[in-house]
This record gives sequence, structure tokens and C-alpha cells, in this order.
Amino acid sequence: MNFIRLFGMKTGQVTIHDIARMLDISASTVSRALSGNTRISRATRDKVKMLAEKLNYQPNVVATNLRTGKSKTIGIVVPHINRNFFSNVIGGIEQTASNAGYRVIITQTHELYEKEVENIRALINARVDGILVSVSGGTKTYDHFNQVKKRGIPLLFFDRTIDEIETGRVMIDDFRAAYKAVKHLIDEGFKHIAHFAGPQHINIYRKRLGGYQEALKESGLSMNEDFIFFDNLTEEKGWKATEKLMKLKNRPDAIFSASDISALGAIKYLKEHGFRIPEDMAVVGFANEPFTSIMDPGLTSVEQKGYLIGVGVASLFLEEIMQSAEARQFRKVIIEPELIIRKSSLKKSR
Amino acid sequence: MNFIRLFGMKTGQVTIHDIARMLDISASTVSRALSGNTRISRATRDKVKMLAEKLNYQPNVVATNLRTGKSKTIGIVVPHINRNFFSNVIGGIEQTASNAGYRVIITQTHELYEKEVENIRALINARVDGILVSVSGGTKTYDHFNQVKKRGIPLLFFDRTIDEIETGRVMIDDFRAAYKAVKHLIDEGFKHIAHFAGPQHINIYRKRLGGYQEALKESGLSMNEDFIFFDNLTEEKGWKATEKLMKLKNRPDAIFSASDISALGAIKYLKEHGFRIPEDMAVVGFANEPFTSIMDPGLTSVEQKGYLIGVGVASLFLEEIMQSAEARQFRKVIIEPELIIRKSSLKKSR
DNA sequence: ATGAAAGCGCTAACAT
DNA sequence: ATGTTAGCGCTTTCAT
Repeated sequence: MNFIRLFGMKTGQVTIHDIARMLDISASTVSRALSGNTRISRATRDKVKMLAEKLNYQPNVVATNLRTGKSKTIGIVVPHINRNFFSNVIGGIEQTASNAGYRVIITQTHELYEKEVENIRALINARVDGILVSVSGGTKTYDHFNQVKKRGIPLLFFDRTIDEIETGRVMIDDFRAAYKAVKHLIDEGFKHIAHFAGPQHINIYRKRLGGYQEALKESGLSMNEDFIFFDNLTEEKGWKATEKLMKLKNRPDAIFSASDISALGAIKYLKEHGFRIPEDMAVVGFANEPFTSIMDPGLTSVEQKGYLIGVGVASLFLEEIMQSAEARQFRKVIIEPELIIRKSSLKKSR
Repeated sequence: MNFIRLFGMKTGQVTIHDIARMLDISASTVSRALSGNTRISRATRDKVKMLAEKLNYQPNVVATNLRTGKSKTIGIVVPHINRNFFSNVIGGIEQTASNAGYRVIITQTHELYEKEVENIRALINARVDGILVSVSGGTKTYDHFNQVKKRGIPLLFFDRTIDEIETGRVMIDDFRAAYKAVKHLIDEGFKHIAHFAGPQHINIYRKRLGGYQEALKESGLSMNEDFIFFDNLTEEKGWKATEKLMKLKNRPDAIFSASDISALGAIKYLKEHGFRIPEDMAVVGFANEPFTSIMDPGLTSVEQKGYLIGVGVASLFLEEIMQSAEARQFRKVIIEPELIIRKSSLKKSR
């Protein structure tokens, strides 16, 4: 039984030892030749590279990861992978990460705290080099995040962040986004602006309400409590809220909705009841969902720059990993939102 | 210098050796106790588990992967991660995979052959246990796929497949989808049906044209060459094609478009020129993009069941990995498409 | 029921 | 410029 083992038996794949044996040199020399950086003779390097090519050698990065303690992998945790905004963010992360030689593992929480804890644990076990999180709606305690930090793994938040935990983070300025949207309506000449504000225990919705109030205040417009709704931001709730608004004695002339989908509900109600948009009622949404450009009239909305957020948070990660754990400073990047103006909010003739 | 090393120094994380040392037993016993399956005394198992818990031990899966030659990871290759259809597929894969203890690495090709080759190589190097691919538009040669098979890594295709390579695959029946759509129009009483067919070098578009033809033939309706367009399926091309159709002496009374977006172009043209939908012209699209349900009138379209395709291809992978490489048989799963009927195609009064 | 030892494939400190 | 050696953390035979 004296076969010369030519290929790794388990995997059936070529290893540096195979190459070493065939060239009668040591494995470390092969390793050096392939990584290129160490001093090695031109001749052996060429020999090694050619043979590696010929045998179609592919390095086992699992072994490298174990040896070096790095995985060149980033873990992502999002509520839903297939929500337009998040898949744009993921696209941005993937692009930036892969340019820097990192792979990306994606997990979703479905807004469940338990799933989030489990995903974080799995990513730690996989020894990812960093974890990028948009926090689930159901998250109450933060121990799992502190675990990540305690282990020295870079943790970054995007979009849905937690103030209590010190990390790098990237988000859009919801206050300013709302301010811009309402200011635009005011500039167009609308004076009685309603707001679908959403549940106020959620951070971003509070900020959007704040921006709405600020814009009104700044322009000396009064706030009308009957004009503000705190329902969930569904299409149906948008429809119903609009119904209520239109039955008031003093109707508003514009709606700023904190979500596109409830803005859609509003528009459906208005159309069904023969009101003209924007003449009888202007509408502005939030998120710039693909359908907003397709509706008739087009729905003015706030673009949240998902792709840019992804690029930003991945870049922050790359920055952070360059620094020693002690030198780390947690940068906060606020992305300026953009108001995409369409017909649903244009009063002035142009 | 006689410190007892308590924790792995590189990673700063607890290992089975730390636990072994503290309990004065061997690492293999710890390993057994934690994996649970081998015969071990109840007492030691409990001791080990409690200490592991207390120290918050997290197994290093990289080490396990190296040792076992498996990574419990599936690689996915798609053209674009943030296209609605693909992100639904990915959602289905992620769900199914994570239930079976697999993680998922996602890569995108942006329809580029070179990117596809590179991604496949990276996934091989990462020693993923399987690779699930929806082939890029730019792919001309198949050597990179054969590499995967040669290495014994399960390879599966979904949606965009390659007939020349023997693999498990999951897709929808495009022929039947088109047939159903056109049959529906015929049943509604439309007799002169145009088709935005798309570039015919692409598999699925040929099949859709086939289904269109079959439905016409079966109903004894004649085909009119002026009614078929082979342009790219953009909104603009849909608009222009419709313009041409409406200027014909013998106009069609319905359009079946192989994509929603060009159907949208058609609808925009029709609305802008005062034609009523579906009275003057019925329209059916393909893909059931979110906007189809939001338009007015709603656009009848073919639902491609992305989530189901994801579940299907992940399940096929799990099946395949149970079998020895020799016993493998490549199952082909065809998902029955569903026609989502909305107002844009309803002639009969109801 | 438990331990000793070997090794997955790679890298890197230390030699020469 | 190259080889030797050790070890990343785990699993798994082979002993006892």
C-alpha cells in the first residue's frame, strides 16, 4: 500500500502539499509563491504558479480563515431581504464589500427578536469579520449586540439603529426628509396639510412628525390635531384616514404620509370619490417605492437612498477594521434624503 | 512565564480546550459532550454543558468546517439581488436553508459573464456545500459550471437554466404561462391579440412566444406578423410598439406582453391617447411586479412564484446532498405559473 | 466512558 | 531563498 497521495482525499481538491510534492519543494514555499509577497526566487514562483494553474488549484479559504482568524466575510441582518429598500441596501453592501475582497452572508429576522438573536449567534460562530444590522421591530433587549462588541467584532447599524449602543451607523435624516416634503407642499401654496404619522413608539416616525411640525411652525401655519393620524401605515388605513379628512368641515388641501403605501390608500379614496389630485388634494409619500413613479399621477415621495446607505455602512466597516479595537471611533453618517417631486404635489402651473 | 492560557489568544474566544482544562478532562470528551451523540456519562455531559453555557462558549464553525470538509453554507448566484423576483427567490432559499441549518452566501453577476465566473470561483474557494444559480444574460461558455460539477459540489439552476448541463433545476413553465394568458384573453372574447415577444435568443422568450402561438392556433385564430414585436422589453419600446399597433388599419384588440414593464408602456400610450382599457384594448403583462396591482386599471399578469422557486431549489439541494455523488439524479421541477387576473383584461361584463 | 493522537489545509515564526 | 515546525479549533479513530 504505497500509493503516493496526489490529491486531498476528503475534498478531492488540490492542496499546496500536492504542488509541493510534485515540485519537490516545501509547502511553505508554495504558500509563499502563491501569496506572492515574500521573497522567493522568480524561477520557483513561476514554476509553482504554472503548476497551480495547470492543476486548477483553488485555495481552501476555510483553512486560511482558521489559520488567520479572519473570514473575509461580513454578516448582514435585516428584517426582510425582499423589501425594496433593504434589497437596495444589500446591493450596496455587496458591491462595496466584494470590491474589497469580502463576501457577504445575509440573514433575515422577519421582525422577530428571537430570530435576530439566533442570527447574530450564527454569525459569531461563523467568525464573520463584521456584522451590519438593521434592527428588527420586535427587539426589546440588546444583550446580543453587546455580545458582538464584547468579542471585538465590528458592529454597525443602518437605517434602524439603537441609540443606547455605541457603534458606527448610517441612516437618512428622517426629520429633514419630512421637513423637506412639507416645505415643498407649502412652497407650492398648500396651507392645510394633514399627516399620516404612524406609530410613535418607532423612532423614525417620531422624527418624521417632528419635521412636519417644524416646517409648519417655520411658515407660521397652525397645526390641526384632526389632521394627524397615528394608525399603522397600511393602504387601508390611508384610505380610511382620507375618508375622515374629506368629511371634515374644514378639509385639508394636502396630505403628507410617512409611507407610500398609505399615500396610495389616500389616492385610491380620492380617485374613487371623484376628487382631483393635486387640485383638490395634494399627496406626498415616503420611501419612493417603485410604484410611485408608475401611478397616475406620479406620487411625490422621499427617496431613502438604500443603495447609498449600503455603500456607506460597508465603507464604515472597512474603515473600522483598519483600526485597532481601541482606536475605534464610531462614526455616524447621515445621508441627505432627496424629495422626488412628481405630479401629485404640484399646484403651481408650470 | 508560566501562565495558564485560559482563552484562545487569537480570537479571544472560549474553546473546547479551555473547558477541558477547567474541568480536568480531555478536549475530545468536551467535544463529545457538546455534540451530544456519543456515549458519555450523564454527569460529565451536564458539567460540560453548564460550563460552556456559563463561559458563553460559541463553537468555531470555521474549525468544524475545515475538519469535516463541509461548510453548512449554500452559495447563490443571481443577476441582481434587488430585482423583485430574485429577492423573492432568495427569501425562499434562505428560509428553507436556514430551517435545515444552512447559511446562505449571496453573490450577484450584474448579468456579466466575467462576474459569474469570479463568483463561482469564490464560492468554490469558500467550500460551500452547494451552488444555486440563475444564469447571467452574458454567459456564453459553461466551463465554470463544469468545474463545480467536477469537484463534486452540487450545482442547481433556477429560473434561467442551461439545458446542456445536467443539474437539478427549478423553473416555471413559460410556455404554459403564456398559453394561459392568451387563452384567458380569448375566453374573454378578444380575437386579435398582439404580442411583445422580446429577444428570441433568450430561452424564456421563445417559450412565451410558443405558448402564445399555441393558444391562438388551438382557438383557430390567425397569427398576424404585424402584431408581434421582438424589441427589448422596456417601457419605451412598449409605448412605441403600441403606437405602431394603433396606427394599423386593422388594430388588435388586446396585447400580451412578455414583461410587465413594456405592458406599462403600452398602457401609458393608450391612456395618453384617450383609449380605454380594456374596452378599446386589453393588456396582459408578465411577472406580476408589485406595481401591477397598484395601477389603474390593475394589470393582469403572470405570477412567477419566486418564493416557491426558492423553496423548491433549496429543497432539491437538500435532497441531492443526502445522496452519494453517484446516486445523484437530477430532478427537474416545473412550477405551475398563476395568471393573476385584473381589470386590464376583462371584457365580459360581470 | 474517556483519553491520546492525528490531521483537515493553511500560514508564519524561526531557522539555515 | 527555502525548509522545518508548530498550531489555528475541531472531530474522530484507536486505544484502554
